[in-house]
Amino acid sequence: MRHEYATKPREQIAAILATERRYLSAAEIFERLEKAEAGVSLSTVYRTLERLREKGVATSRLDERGEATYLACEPSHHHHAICRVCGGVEDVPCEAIERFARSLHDERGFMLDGHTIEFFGRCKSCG
Amino acid sequence: MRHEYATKPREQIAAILATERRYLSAAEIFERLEKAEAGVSLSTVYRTLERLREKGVATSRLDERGEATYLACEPSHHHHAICRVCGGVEDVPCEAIERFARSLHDERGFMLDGHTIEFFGRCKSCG
DNA sequence: GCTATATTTGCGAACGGTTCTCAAAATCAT
DNA sequence: ATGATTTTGAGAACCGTTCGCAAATATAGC
Ligand SMILES: [Zn+2]
Ligand SMILES: [Zn+2]
Ligand SMILES: [Zn+2]
Ligand SMILES: [Zn+2]
Repeated sequence: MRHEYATKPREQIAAILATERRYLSAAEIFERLEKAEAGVSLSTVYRTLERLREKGVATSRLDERGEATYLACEPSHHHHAICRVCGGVEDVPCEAIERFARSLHDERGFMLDGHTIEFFGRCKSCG
Repeated sequence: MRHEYATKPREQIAAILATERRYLSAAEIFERLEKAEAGVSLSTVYRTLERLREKGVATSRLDERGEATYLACEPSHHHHAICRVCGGVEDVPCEAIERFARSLHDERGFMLDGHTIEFFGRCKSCG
């Protein structure tokens, strides 16, 4: 029988992710667990993050240095505006891009089936 | 005195990049140099690629695995459509995004100062 | 050409994030 | 509680990238 065990490490990692509206690296999450003396290993952090991503509960992105970072995020198609100051992430609907995408095919014969977009700047509170 | 030396390794690496309209990793470029028995080291490949990027002659992107890849590319602002089959890259002007960007500020107070976009699909010849 | 000086190179070691291995620990059904 | 199954922690292994440094190369001046 194939079962999923509900464990303390998984709860703790999911909880950290759920309370942050920013992308966090495995190392950052591990640090917080250490401060809380949770006794959770870095390996488990990696495994759990990957698991959350597969379940569609989180997204990941690579930061400038190529380090993987994770964010609790709905699976519906949308994009992110990331604040350069506080790191805060805002969801942004797709709309316009879809239309733009269509013209790619009409004008160049490029059959679009996916895209990634990220916006950068300063959020409302960071001016 | 600060000078730039024109060397064979640099010419060879720039030449490989110039003839490929796809993103190439340092390892791929190194392989080609090995086949040509150019006797160029991997370190030099890394250093030269970084140098070309700084000069604005090439762009880089991280592939799915986080590996850095490079493409000879004009510095003017535009985006890329990448073919999932052949890896070919087509330049795509920005246009619509700029307009969309403006609404981000008007509607949410997000002060946009940059964005990254990548399109994926199949190019004209890959159907 | 040759020499002197500054730059670049190759090699190998070091680095950092991620993945893997595997025995011990935790979870769950009975 | 017992046993089958899943998960975990610790550390080694992995892999792309960066570094350190002596040897090689490119340029400027002669
Ligand atoms: Zn989101
Ligand atoms: Zn902010
Ligand atoms: Zn381009
Ligand atoms: Zn193609």
